[in-house]
Amino acid sequence: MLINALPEEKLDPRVKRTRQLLEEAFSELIQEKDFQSISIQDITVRAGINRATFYAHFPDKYALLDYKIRQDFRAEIEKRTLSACHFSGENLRVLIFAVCEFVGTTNHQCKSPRGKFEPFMEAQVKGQVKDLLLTWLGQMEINSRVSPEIAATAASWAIYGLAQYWNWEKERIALEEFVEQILPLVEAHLQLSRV
Amino acid sequence: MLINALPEEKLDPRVKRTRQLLEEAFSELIQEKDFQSISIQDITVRAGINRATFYAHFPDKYALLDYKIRQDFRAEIEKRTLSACHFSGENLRVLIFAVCEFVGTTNHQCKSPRGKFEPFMEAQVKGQVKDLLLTWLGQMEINSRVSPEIAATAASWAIYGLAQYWNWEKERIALEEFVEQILPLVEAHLQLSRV
DNA sequence: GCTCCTCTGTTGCTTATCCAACAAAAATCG
DNA sequence: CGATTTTTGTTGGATAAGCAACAGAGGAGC
Repeated sequence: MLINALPEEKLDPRVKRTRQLLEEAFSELIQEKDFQSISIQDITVRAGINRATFYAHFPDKYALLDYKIRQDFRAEIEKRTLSACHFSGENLRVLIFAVCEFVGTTNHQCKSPRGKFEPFMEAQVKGQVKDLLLTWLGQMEINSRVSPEIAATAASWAIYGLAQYWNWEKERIALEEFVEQILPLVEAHLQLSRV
Repeated sequence: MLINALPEEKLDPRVKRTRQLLEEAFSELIQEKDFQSISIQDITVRAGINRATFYAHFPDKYALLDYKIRQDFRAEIEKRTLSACHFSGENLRVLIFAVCEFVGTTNHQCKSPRGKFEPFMEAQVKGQVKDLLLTWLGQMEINSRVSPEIAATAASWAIYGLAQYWNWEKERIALEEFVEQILPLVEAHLQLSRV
């Protein structure tokens, strides 16, 4: 049994079930106590899954955290139907909005100190944002001095960084306003790789 | 893999999971459509369980219906902490109350015509009521002309019959009042087997 | 009557999960 | 610090669940 990350579709029903149960149990626990103090036993007992089975899916609890964040962010993207979209200023705005809110709520509903799992969130979110942007750019005529890779990388880092910045602020301006401000900035990254 | 009915406790987690999923799926379906028109495929697809696995647990959908009713009525008894009780007028009243309500709500939340699965409910409920009464009687000093078996049988039939009668009435009196009326009747059955 | 289709049980084989046991790492306590 | 307990990964063998295929029963429509 492998941990094949991306194609979550045609999967053995047992595998789907097991992962979902583990994820749900983990979700509950992460809201109750600090991430560090959650043992693998805690998770498997609550999920009703054998401990050995856990290791058949994830090497450790960090991998499960990673998996969960990926799933959550994916769901967020799906919910806003961004994955099936094309590039546009409006869609970009929605994307930035989604990232800001995701970082905020995820940070908020976890009992752990921020520094402990923000790195995981950062990696996942940046990665997926970059992939999404690449898809968008790939659908367009490209003729530029900057490769899509470079542009998407820069934009994804910028978006995440700004989302984190906004969420850390003590006195935050309205999210709508904030996004309005940074939208042209991010757009510039991408425009450079367009015709 | 066997269908060992009674000891639901120390059971393979996989078995517990599978049965619960089947039961949940069946619960949903029974509220949506007629029992006859529910196929085993419907159930297994909704539950995310392989069809062959169904047959490893139940010979047919009637057995699942039976199982579900048993589980539900058990839960009802547990909820009212009757299973851990002794015989008393008050507990008997609660038991009759429970049967009346159970018959009513179960009949109500199923789309099927009454005649189709009431026999199943009847068998299950009467059986469990009888078992419970036997337990109660067994805890007491017995010295009578009537064996506990006979007394419990009579009482369980009477209770179920009256519960059904009450639920079929067009103009029903308050359940409390009804139970009050029949309590002495049922009690008489049981008293005959006591000291 | 006939065909077409769905549902039903059942089968052999594959795969995922369970379980008990283990040694080693890590945490806890005095 | 050492001693005890918990947690961690890992293993081999047992068992449940998945899957594809099958023949047969029943229904719908022609």
